[in-house]
Amino acid sequence: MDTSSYDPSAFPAFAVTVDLVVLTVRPPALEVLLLKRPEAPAKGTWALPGGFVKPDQDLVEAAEFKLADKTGVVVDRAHLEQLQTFGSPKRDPRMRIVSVAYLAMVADPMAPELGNATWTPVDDVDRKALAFDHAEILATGIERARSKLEYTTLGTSFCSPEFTIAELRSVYEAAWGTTLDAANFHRKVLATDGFVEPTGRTESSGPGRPARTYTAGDADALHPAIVRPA
Amino acid sequence: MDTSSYDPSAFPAFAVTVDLVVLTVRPPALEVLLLKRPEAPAKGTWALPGGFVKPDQDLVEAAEFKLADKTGVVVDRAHLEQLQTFGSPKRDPRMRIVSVAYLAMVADPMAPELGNATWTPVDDVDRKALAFDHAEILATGIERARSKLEYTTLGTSFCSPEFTIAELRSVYEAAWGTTLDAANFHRKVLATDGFVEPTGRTESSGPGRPARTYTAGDADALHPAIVRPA
DNA sequence: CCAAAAGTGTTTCCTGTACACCCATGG
DNA sequence: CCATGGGTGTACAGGAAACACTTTTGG
Repeated sequence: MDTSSYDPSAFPAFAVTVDLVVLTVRPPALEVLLLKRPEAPAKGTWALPGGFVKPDQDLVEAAEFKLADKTGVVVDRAHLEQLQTFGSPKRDPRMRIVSVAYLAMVADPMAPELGNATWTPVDDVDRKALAFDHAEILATGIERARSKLEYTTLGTSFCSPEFTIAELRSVYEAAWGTTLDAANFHRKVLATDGFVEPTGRTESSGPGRPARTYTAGDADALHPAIVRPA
Repeated sequence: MDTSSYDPSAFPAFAVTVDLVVLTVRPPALEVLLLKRPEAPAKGTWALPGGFVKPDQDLVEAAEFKLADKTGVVVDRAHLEQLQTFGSPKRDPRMRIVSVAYLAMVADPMAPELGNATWTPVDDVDRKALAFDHAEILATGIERARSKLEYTTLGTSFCSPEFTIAELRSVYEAAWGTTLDAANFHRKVLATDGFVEPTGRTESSGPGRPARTYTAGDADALHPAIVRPA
């Protein structure tokens, strides 16, 4: 069998979509981007951003495109990774749709509310009210994000281009709903190669000693877990 | 738009497949199940087991079916998890195919060679010779398996129903290509809740004190990393 | 009795954690 | 000069790693 003798009707046809769990941190909460669906099915209910993959489009490309489309986030300043694929036969009433979910971590975006889009603290999301199986996708995304914070240096992708250690710490505190020892956190971050790079500058907000600022390091490097109290 | 007004031709059609990275441990090697493709495309080259998903079949079901089909492994005695989805437009010459890859961990199966299937040590696989993008899928699967061994109690899924601590240790040693301190490994496993359950029986092979046997514990529980020497 | 493998004890070292303390700024 | 947050020093506790040692079998 070669290309010319291939018969497409021999194989079942699926629609393929990407859905995005776009997370950001706006202290003290971890928040997710939700869109109000403008059309059926599930018109008017909240849903994750997403859409159909084009015939010649790579999956990541499709995800990047949707991300830029909905948030205006420049892709190289965000972390984007494949999350999981959801393909239950009954997940969409229209037809058989397989959805490849992506997880995006972005720094606090300018526009809190843009039209029918909204940032919602993940603990405030009414899971019953989400369209399709998006509650499950969201839960998977949050779990992945929390666990990745523990083992990688990805916390920096939630921060502005230039940030202080305290700002980085607030990311972890928001994501986990805990408080961390500032002193130990400081040391731990600086001791981890490739986590942050010093800028040589400082930044002051209100009283107190000005904080040195940093940029994200080069590493997706694994590191011993950032202190996570029981 | 409701179901009756839906127009399938408005959305691009994809084929969806599952591909399986089926791993086992046959000391001292971590091995993968490969099949010689019986038909075009890539006829005669080695490939991962897999196939098209049926229109009303869930993705996991499809993976379970293929696993039972190719290995005869009873599914409840194996670990099966979704790995990653591969969907580059060019990955198959015939048409646009999105493949959902699964990782299976099975205990040493009876039949080493069954027809055109073979178990191959992962370090001996000729990656250039694998069909499609299966080298990439395989690499992802191996990496995932190694990392899961480190943080979970899944090592037991590579063992026979009733096993000794030494047998479990050989799993880790095979997967990582290291040797572990038997004494410390022993303590660590027993100290982790839900890792193994004692049977009360013992087992002897050759000289030396007989070893107590255990069955797999109930937990996918995370645990501090099993000792992995630098 | 000897070799071999299972399993236990013990010491050493390192790292996480808590918390006291010093530093630098705004008001 | 005082309150506030940044940053450093330090002492203690718990766990990992190395390895000596005891136990229980087959030959």
